Amino acid sequence: MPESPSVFAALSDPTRRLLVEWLASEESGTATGFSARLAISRQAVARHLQELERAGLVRSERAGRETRFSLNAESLTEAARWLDARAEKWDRTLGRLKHHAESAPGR
Amino acid sequence: MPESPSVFAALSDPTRRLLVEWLASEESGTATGFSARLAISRQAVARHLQELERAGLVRSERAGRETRFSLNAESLTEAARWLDARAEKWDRTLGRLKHHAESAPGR
DNA sequence: TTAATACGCAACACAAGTGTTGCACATCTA
DNA sequence: TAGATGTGCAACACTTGTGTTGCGTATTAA
Repeated sequence: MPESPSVFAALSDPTRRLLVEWLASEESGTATGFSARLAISRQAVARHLQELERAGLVRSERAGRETRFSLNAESLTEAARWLDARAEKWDRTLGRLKHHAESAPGR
Repeated sequence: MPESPSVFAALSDPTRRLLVEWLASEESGTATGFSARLAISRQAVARHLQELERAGLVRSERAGRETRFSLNAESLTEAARWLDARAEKWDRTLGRLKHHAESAPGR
């Protein structure tokens, strides 16, 4: 079941979206490193990264005394397909309507 | 600025995702109609639809004494592209790494 | 006109989310 | 070994989010 449930919840927070942006272009990073440019505490960032990981958007790997996080692009693509599938379904729904009502609607 | 900010926040709630699913295949619906199959009050559903509309995922139109909501597929596609763009950026980031470290990494 | 249906707005209650601080532990560096 | 750096966990405070109920108003049907 290729569903994308909590992914949207994970992306609902602006800070987490920013982290995703950074991780998309920086290959990996740590909670401490990100917190240095975020005006919020390290612990807050750590919890955001934890939430992203829980949603499958990010992977973590312990390297010595630091925990490095990296993006999981597949989950992003999966979520994108979830959205596209609904958009397509909507188009099919509209198509079915045109068959029933051939006359142009108001406007 | 083709950004998709609050769209993810709107999709973070399970009930709202369900409403999106329904609206994708039913062309339009009302708060009262949806609440009949949701175990939550009409007002709760109305607020969910309002939030979806605020995010641009849904349009509303007053028809007599009822307000009919319909899906806005474009915003779904737009959000999907936001995700795809980050996934692609990640792939480019990885590609750049391969150039720097030609030797196969561990595993 | 009267009754029923569909809304919208506002006040409340309660759960969930986000951020902080404090503290203990592991891991590099000197 | 000793100090600095990087984490993780837990307790708290405060803001948001989600759902309810109550009430007034507009539109449709009898």
